Amino acid sequence: MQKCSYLGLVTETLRDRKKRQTRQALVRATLRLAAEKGLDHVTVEEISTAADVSTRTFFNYFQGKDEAVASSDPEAGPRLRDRIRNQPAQHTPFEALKKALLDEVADELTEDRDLWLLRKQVIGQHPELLAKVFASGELAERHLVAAIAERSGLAETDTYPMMLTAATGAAFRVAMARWACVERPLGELLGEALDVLGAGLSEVPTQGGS
Amino acid sequence: MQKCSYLGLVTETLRDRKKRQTRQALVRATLRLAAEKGLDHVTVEEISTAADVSTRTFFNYFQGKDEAVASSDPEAGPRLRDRIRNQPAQHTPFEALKKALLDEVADELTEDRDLWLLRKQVIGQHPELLAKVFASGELAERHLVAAIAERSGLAETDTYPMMLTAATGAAFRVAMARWACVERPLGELLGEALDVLGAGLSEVPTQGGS
DNA sequence: TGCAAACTTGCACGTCGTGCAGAAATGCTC
DNA sequence: GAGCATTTCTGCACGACGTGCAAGTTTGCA
Repeated sequence: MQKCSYLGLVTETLRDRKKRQTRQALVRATLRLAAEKGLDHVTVEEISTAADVSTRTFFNYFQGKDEAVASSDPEAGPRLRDRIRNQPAQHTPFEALKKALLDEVADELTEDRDLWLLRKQVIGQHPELLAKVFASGELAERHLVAAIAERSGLAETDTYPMMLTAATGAAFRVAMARWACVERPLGELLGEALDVLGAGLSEVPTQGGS
Repeated sequence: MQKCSYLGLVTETLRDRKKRQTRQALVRATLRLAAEKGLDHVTVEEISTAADVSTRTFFNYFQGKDEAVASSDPEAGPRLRDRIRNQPAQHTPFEALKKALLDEVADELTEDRDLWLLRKQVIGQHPELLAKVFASGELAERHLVAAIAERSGLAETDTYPMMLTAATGAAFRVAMARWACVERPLGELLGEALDVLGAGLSEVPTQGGS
């Protein structure tokens, strides 16, 4: 797909840029309309009109409304994988994943703050979507499993890499669920959830975790 | 809904029994046909015909085919909650949850072995369904969160109960994903996943977890 | 400039999922 | 067991969903 590259720096063609723009326009339109009227009362036709493309094109990008709300970025998986690889070698897989995820969230939040705020609003209205988000594999679990397996010297089919990845996804879900209700920054909530996880769940945390 | 009961032992009325039968017939038909032809190539009409009810009735029980595959038992949530409550008081919340879940799975497997085998087959063909299973909240997370909160003396909105529940759901998902591929009993895989979780994910398990 | 590849669009078609209202089955009381 | 309230089933209608297909348009590249 990418033909032009130089030292890992990929030049984005006009076509690629337009695709990203269309995708983002669709996501934005979906979130805006859903936040306004509730996702169920928005038709794909409305969304497409708002984004200035045909209905058919919407379905070229997403399988349905749900997916437009959830999967904002198809490159998140590979990017996260690279973030993990770039963590210092002395970090345990868990530390590396935690750091990578927090960095990713921080960057993402400063980059597309408006989108995330809309998302927060929509999720507040439709908690069941949260689960679907991860259902469609937003975290691109395979990339993560691969990166963790690599770093831990285990196979991708071993329990540990899969479990760490899945549990991290769970932490993310918990963080977002709380984020939609509480007035606290997402990064903080995510860090807290991951800490509870890393402490092992065997013992009840004595201190807060409120 | 239940009018007749005696000392907590609920007498099931004819109506209730028929509902359960219809529900089970629909689930069974869905799984059988899906295992045979692939879920996408089965229509609700086929399923309904196979289960000997009208199409409309199918939608009285489930929102769609996915749900019929996933949510086998609406009472699993409360039942699991009670199992947790019945665990010895000296158990930590994690231990209690683990024991309760393993018991539940064991009972469920001996009870409806054929259904689970079909499920295994269908999930093997449609891994994306696995995530949707938990998306629709099969584990009835709220009941679990409540039970854990109760046992740990924390609020339902605290991080720990939510995180423990979500992580357990993740463990279950991992176990099922592996179960669909590997030739090992589900209970064993689930126990393994939970152990990895309970050990804390900070350290890579030295031994197996293969 | 011109060709190939990728993207968009409209159309058709079958399926999905729900509201509604009447028919049928069940529970309960007398 | 007769009668009434409640619950469940069913058929119908209707709008929305999601995809295959073929033609039109845009972009990449030589």
